[in-house]
Amino acid sequence: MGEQLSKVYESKKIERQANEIWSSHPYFHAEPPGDGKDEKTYTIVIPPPNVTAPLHLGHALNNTLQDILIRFRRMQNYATLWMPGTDHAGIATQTVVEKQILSEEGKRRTDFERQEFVGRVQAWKDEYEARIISQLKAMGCSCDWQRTRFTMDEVCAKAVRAAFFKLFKDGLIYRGKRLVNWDPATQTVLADDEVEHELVQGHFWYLKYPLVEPVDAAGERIEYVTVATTRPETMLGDTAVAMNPADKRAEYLVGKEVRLPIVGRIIPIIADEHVVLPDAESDDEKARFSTGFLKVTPAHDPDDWEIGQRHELDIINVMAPDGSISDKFGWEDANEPEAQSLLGMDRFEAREAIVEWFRTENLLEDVREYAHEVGHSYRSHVPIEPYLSDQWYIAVKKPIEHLEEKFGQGLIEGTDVPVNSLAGLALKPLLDGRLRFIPERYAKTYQAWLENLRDWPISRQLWWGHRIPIWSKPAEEGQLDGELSKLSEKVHSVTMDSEEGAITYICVAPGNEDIEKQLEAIGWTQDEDVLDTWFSSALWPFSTMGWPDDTPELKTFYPGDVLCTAREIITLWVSRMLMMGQYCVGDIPFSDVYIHAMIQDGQGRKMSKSLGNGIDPLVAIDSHGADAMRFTLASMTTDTQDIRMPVESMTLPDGRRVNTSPKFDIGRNFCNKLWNASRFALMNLEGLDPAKFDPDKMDITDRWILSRLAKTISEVTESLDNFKYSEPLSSLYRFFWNDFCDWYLEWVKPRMQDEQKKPIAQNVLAFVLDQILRLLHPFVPFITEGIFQKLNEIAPIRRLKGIAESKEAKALVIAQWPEGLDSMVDAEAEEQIASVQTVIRAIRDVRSKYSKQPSEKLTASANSPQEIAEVLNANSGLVCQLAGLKEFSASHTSRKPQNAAAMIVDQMQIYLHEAIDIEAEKQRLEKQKQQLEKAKKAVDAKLANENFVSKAKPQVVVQARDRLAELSEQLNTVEKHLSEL
RNA sequence: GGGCGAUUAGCUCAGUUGGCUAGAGCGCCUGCUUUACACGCAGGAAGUCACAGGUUCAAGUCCUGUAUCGCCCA
Repeated sequence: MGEQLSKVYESKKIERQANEIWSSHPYFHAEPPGDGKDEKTYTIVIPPPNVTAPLHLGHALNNTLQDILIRFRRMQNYATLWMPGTDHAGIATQTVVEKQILSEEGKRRTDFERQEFVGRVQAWKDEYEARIISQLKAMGCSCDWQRTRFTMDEVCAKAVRAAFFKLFKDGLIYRGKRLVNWDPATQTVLADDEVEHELVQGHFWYLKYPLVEPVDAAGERIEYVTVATTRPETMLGDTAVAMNPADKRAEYLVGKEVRLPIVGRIIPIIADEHVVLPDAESDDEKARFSTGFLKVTPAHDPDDWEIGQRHELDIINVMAPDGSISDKFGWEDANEPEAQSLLGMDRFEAREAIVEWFRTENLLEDVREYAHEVGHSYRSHVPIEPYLSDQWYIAVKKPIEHLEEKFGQGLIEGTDVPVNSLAGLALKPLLDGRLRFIPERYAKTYQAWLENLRDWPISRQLWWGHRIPIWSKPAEEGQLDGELSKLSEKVHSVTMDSEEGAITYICVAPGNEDIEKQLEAIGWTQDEDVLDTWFSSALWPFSTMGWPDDTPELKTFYPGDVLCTAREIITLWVSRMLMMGQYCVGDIPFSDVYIHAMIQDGQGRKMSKSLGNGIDPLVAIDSHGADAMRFTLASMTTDTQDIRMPVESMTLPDGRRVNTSPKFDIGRNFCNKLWNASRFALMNLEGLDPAKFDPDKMDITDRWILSRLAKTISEVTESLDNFKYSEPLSSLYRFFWNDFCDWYLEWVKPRMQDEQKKPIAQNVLAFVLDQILRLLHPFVPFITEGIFQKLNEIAPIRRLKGIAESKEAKALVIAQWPEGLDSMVDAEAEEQIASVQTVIRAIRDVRSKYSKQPSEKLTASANSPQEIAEVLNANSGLVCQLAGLKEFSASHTSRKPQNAAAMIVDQMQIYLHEAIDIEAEKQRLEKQKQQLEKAKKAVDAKLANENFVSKAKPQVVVQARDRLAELSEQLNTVEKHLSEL
């Protein structure tokens, strides 16, 4: 016989004990079946957290939800794999390490050799990877830890090299000079989705550009045109002024030239429909601010770039990569002293200087306030500079010939996306219904993104990441010698034109270090840049399983089932996993994408370091327990896109002042209740004998709780099947707290004192507790595992002979999920107990209103239809016990005794004897009378409406009539009692 | 500018295909050392379902518009 549960629930202790059990057995490990038999599998790959920083509450939510699914499916006997790992997060991690080194040692990245610096980032990664894994374990995540991967480890690196080689060979990777989103602070290119748009209070400056030759038109002499710009510093790179051909002035101005101030460059006035016509009255803000003349700077603005392409304009880049004005990167006519004086200035300094110059020269016509969105780097937070630069791209809309057979060809209807292009590979499964978003609305985000996708720039000017596996040499000397050119399986080369002449690029397949060395020995140099982090993340669902090798893991667990992430990741990551999964492995990596809410603070603001309103999951675990945190997070997870989590500062027992949330009380209170109810149950389970169970001897409360249990099982299972989290928890909360604790446990108490009844009650109690623990386990794994272990000691066999059996298990984590108890649903028992509860509640209400001491045993009776009266009489013991009565009886002929308080509920009148307080009674009945009158009036009106009676569903009309009858009856009774007072 | 969402009790949120007498937890009020639990028990008060129209016998639920807030994309 085991020891009982300790008197107090200590989350720390329970968590430690459960972790010991789980870590000393291979419960979380998924092994592909060796004998090739077809097992049902369930796979989730973790969205690998960045090694930049420890996990925050958003991660806690993300991983709690995944763990709930994983534990649920594991208990349903799926071969369940939850693949864990972390992401190197190129730019983010490099940036934090750079900052740290700068603040602690005053050194910059460039003060180090590349290898040395990468070593420093590696050390950071090692530390944070370990912290992250231990955080996940502290939260109870049941990942297959021995498979833990990192996006830059050997296995993942091989996949990156293999995928890159394949793409390169298929001609999907190319080098291009384009305007990119340039971050001058970190000096790297960013993808479109790494740019954050922020509303900035700025200005429109109106600059006058003098015409080379003044124009006479409509009796007016025009000496200059005025352009409006928010970025005056880019004027140094202007190569045209554009106007809309529909502009009246176009006919005499297009074809003329202006002399660009400061620079002295002569540039043409051209016509382009892109230019917005000025209209002071327009709803379009751009039209209100427009002068009709647009300065065109192809090297510094994406729209201008397009115009430049259309009109074959010169492209003059006037900035250095750090955002300062420079004549070293394409600007050749910076001859004037004014222009010379600007060189070396930062872009914002230059802006001021240029505006000031125009002002001094009387060429500044106006300055107007203008609020507009400006792209900022999501890492350094400085404004993005559109910048001309050579980068590697992946062609996302290029048809891939050899995939025609598998995926078809031609455009996807209504789009310009070829079905056998990368974008098409990702889009088609959604349109075919093979890929599903939950909630559904997020499918739109995904679809719109793919339909409008531009080629993906994949090179990053960083040191931390997967180095681009391309070696190059000028073409004339870059002919591959005979030996290398024969290795078409291992190398692929392409020659491309560039400003510096044709260059040959050669990509080497993974595992050929000897070839790489050979190449370098004869003068080939490897690209300095690294790949966008998302390139390796895109491969995560299969790189972690050993692709490109045809591993048993890949065969068994790919494709996976669900990806669980936040909405900001849909474009960045989900779309790319789909592309690469289809392209590399030939199938989508998962069929369901579950998008969960973002956690905000109590005021609806994002949690952030700078606001100091974040909550560390480990702190929440310290303050409330891991189960409590999980319970609260899951219970707040509905289909909404945000979760508000009020943040409060508190002092922990160890003296730390930390942020946590009173919301976690919900979970903690629940765990405490679960602990105590279980403790009470276990105290009563000593000596349990399954052989003494006889289904015919169960009483109505047994049948009732089993019926409620059966319903709860199907509700919870169905909810989890549909990615609901709050819903199953409220079912469980209601069942466990309101049915099991408030009623069943109370009613079971006296039976435990009765040697005849005890064995039956014990068996039912043990069984129900067992099932509750199983159902709750995915949500609150630690406490349920702890209690389950005790239950195994004290009541090792939970079996209701002839009805149900709970299959034994050494640990709850691998116990079987409850199912197949539908036969225990008992509508009659539920209805009868509902009547009993109604009577008890009514009596308690009046007792409370009339301030009857709980200890005072009273007498009560009831008048009701005979069939209800019989039920009440049969269960008068239950009524007496919980309503504090010494005697209770019911009949359809009962009358109200003298000095009794009367309650009218449903079809019953309940009389509490010797409890009258005339004044209070009057007040109470008057109030009920008013309520009844109001309700009756509403139903009367409804039934008086012919349209209602003729058009509403018959069943609804019947309902209304029944309701009216009941209300009339109740009203009569109330009036009768009132008149008797 | 385009798209998505939110607005229900003091707070945080449920509310499936219209049938509602609108629910829960927290908070609030009253009472309770009822030997599992005060992180508890029993009872109670509290809502013009953002606003304005419309569809319908019937609208928190469907449609249109407005306002406020939030997010994503350009």
